[in-house]
Amino acid sequence: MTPENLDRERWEQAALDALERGGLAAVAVEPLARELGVTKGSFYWHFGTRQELIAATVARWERLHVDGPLKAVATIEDPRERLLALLGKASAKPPTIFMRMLEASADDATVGAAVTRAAEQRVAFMAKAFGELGLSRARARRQALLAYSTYVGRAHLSRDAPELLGDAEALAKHAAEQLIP
Amino acid sequence: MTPENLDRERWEQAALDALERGGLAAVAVEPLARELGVTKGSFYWHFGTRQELIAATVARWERLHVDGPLKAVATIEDPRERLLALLGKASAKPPTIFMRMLEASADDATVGAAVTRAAEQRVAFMAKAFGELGLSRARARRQALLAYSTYVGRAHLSRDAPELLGDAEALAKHAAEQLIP
DNA sequence: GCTTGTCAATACGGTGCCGTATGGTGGGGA
DNA sequence: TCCCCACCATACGGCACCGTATTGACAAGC
Repeated sequence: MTPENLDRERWEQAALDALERGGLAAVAVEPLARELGVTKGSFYWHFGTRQELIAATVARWERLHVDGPLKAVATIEDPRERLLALLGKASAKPPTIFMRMLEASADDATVGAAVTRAAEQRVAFMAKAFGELGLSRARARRQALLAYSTYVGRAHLSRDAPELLGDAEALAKHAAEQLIP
Repeated sequence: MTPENLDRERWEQAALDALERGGLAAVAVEPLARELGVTKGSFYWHFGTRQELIAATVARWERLHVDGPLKAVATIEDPRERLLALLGKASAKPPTIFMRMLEASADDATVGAAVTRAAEQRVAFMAKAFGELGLSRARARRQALLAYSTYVGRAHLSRDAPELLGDAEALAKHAAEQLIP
């Protein structure tokens, strides 16, 4: 079980880093090859095409940045604390990779599907918590959609207008007070 | 004063349409030339470089989609109605061009500056309205940031997860109830 | 020691875009 | 009438990327 394909792993991790730095356009074969100190010959052995690398990168993002965090906070039993923990992650470290995913969402079907899934999972997660707090099914869903909207908006502001945003944590607290019953 | 440069105008409008359809990458000289039924020879007579077209497109967007709407609703004296009118625009017609601007914000300085200005103007506009509703200066600012965040988030959802969003207007109403005192 | 399989380098053709250089054309003023 | 100039076409070189084809290095196992 030693990493039989550790080099493929290197490509995938480099691709995820490139995505964060330069967007999906930076997930390109030749630039990554230069960065890794190899040539395309390596790439096209491990992968069939660039789209395959993109798919792997997207899957990696979903594992590390969607499923992971959700699973992590799921252990908190108190729904209020659970929501606070989740919303707090947004202000702690601005989700730059997520912004990159949003950027590519409309132009790449693989990315688009992943972004949609992420939204569904996160909203469902929060809706469940709001339900545990006593809200009706429909109201919990709306509240979750609203909370998720603030998450996305805050991610945008922290990247494109940080001085305007000011203290992200303070705003997150302010938002939580208004959104969590 | 007849449009001495009506053809340049055509280029700019085509560029804005292309931005909406395909993002900033679609604001490209040769594709637009094909679409307009001319050649690059035309373009490089009216413009010096592609960046110049991008700058013109961004300026056009700011006029038509930022300053315009703000100026339009500014005539409403009741601050509550003013806020409702502004937030309502988001759900009526999902702001697809704005999403395209967000996409390019991190990679193009011109777009980035415009997006930042748009955020500042809109937040300032709403903060003023919240102030008129009796909120303190700091609280009004936070509330405006929160409201703008929901705007951005809803724009994202309406594009990337419309079925999840459901009725955008209903959510906008729900949001307004919670955010407007 | 020779084959076989894994991995990567080299070299090539193809595509789509930017920007330049230069040549045409048609209509309005002298 | 002729010329000029705004306006556009043609044609070119350059760049950055994708994907393929071919060859090479190196280790394991028989």
